[in-house]
Amino acid sequence: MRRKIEIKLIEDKPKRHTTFTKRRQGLMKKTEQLCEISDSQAVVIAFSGTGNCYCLGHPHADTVLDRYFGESSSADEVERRIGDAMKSGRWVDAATGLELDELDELLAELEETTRRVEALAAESG
Amino acid sequence: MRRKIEIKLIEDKPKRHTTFTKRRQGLMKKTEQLCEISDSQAVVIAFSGTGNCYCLGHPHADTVLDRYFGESSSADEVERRIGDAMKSGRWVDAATGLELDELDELLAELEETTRRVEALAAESG
DNA sequence: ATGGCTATTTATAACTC
DNA sequence: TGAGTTATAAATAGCCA
Repeated sequence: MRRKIEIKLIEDKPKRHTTFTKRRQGLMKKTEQLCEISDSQAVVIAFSGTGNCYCLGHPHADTVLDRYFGESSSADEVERRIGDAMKSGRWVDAATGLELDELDELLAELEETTRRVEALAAESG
Repeated sequence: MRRKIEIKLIEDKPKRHTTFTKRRQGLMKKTEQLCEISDSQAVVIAFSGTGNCYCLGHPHADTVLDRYFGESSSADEVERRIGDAMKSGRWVDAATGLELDELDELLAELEETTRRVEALAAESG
């Protein structure tokens, strides 16, 4: 019944999504098992081709992500992250519902902070 | 030779670490396969019990993480992330090598930004 | 779309070097 | 400690309810 398959894009879309669902479930299960069995922490984030987001972390996704960002720090990395975050609209989305002038003010402050970090990184590099 | 095992903490430390290594490799492989076969994006981050960090993403870890944070935005989330980042020493580590007065100045700016975001979040909430 | 059901493939626990 | 080997457990591709 079952055949060996090659790991390459499944052309048939319904089948592709079924496979995504099954394998994603397997991946999440393996992740939990890894953490429980070996006293470790892990997070998995997966976006389906249709844009849905699935996330699992042990003990919590945020715990592992905070630890990751805490450890991978460097001046360049921080500068890049601030820049990317602003470009990606993360701060703008966050400020949804604010008055427009408040939003402008917030963005100006964040831009200034970015410049400041860039300048300091350049001096120290 | 092989026996069925229960998914609970392996008490023997060397054995535990061996299992961590093998299962982590399997998890990374599965993650890549999932992405290639189903047109999806995923990232796995794992910390061993000894504190080592292992990370894999498709197409890149940063790509998936930026997408994740972009989508999960909210005023509270941003406020929480900024606060956590400062507490975790992410900014301080990033600024290693800077003069002390430059560092103080940078931290003051970041603290001010945090307060500003908190204030705006409170007003809009 | 979901949730089983196997026949098979794949991952891996125990072992060895 | 790290890298194979092998027998067995676990995951899953193709089907079907």
